[in-house]
Amino acid sequence: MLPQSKRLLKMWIRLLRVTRASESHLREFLRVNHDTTLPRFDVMAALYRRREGVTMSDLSRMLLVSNGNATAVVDRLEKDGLVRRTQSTTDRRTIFVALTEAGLQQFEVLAAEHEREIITLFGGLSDTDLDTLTDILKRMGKGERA
Amino acid sequence: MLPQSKRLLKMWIRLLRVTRASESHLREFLRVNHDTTLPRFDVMAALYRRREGVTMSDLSRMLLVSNGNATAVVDRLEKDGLVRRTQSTTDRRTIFVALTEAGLQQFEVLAAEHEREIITLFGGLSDTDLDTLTDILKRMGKGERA
DNA sequence: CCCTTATATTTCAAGTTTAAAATTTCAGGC
DNA sequence: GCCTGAAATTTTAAACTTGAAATATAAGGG
Repeated sequence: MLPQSKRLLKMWIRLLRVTRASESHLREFLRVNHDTTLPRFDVMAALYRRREGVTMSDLSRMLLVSNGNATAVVDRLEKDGLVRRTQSTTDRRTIFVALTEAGLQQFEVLAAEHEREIITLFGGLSDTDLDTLTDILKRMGKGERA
Repeated sequence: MLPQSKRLLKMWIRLLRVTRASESHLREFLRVNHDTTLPRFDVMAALYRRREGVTMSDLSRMLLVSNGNATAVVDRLEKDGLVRRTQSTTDRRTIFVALTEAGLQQFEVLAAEHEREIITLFGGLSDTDLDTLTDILKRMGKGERA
């Protein structure tokens, strides 16, 4: 039996490969079928989830990306009219971002098809698999905060 | 109980978050302690694994990145003297990449500390967890090829 | 030998990503 | 009111990443 560290390493590499391959599949799907990208989709999904609007800081925290990154993607979405920025009235540093009507409509189409792609990718998992995996992932999330 | 597609979606988002947070942790570790980056580490790890040398195509396939991407990272590593390119004698299109002596030495230090970081991140998992997770990840890998 | 097709790599433009610096605003202590 | 430090956002430079186009070479059929 390999030492634990080597087994962890192998698992991590496998995890990375599955994630990267899946991301690659979704990227390709978004590009070919909807002429958009994964970062754009991620931002729109976050804004859809919090329909009332999100600050830039919250957005980058939700997506685990840097502030500057969020700024860049939101800039492009705003240029395309899919997203709107609004200044806070109580704190002039804060800016709220939200989907426009056009953004909302586009995202609802995107989300439905994205969900189908997820089934293509992971539909082979049983209910038990899902429960087990979710449980393990939850515990893996703790390690970063140690 | 949520429909399967929603449960898959939740799992996928959780998987993505764990992976991104862990990558972020490792990136920070490599930057602060070793003044290097994750893509550079990944390339060096692939070359360490196949000490005899790898073609550019093999390299991008191993890392699941585009050809152009592999070229760019190898360019930078080559400029720093950590990696060497050699033309194939039998096929003039093919180029082999390998670690230099300096690259090999640097990587062995990097790898040992990287392994410790992996323990920090995931050491909380039991042997059973690891077996279960590996098994599920193997099956998840199948979906992409459907 | 020529032509076509396929393979290996690089180049290129555009977009993504990060970390750090700069800007603006806020909040609290004095 | 003023100062200081913190917070929210943008800007910047450099690296990374992609997909497509360009280049060079190989392989096989006629």
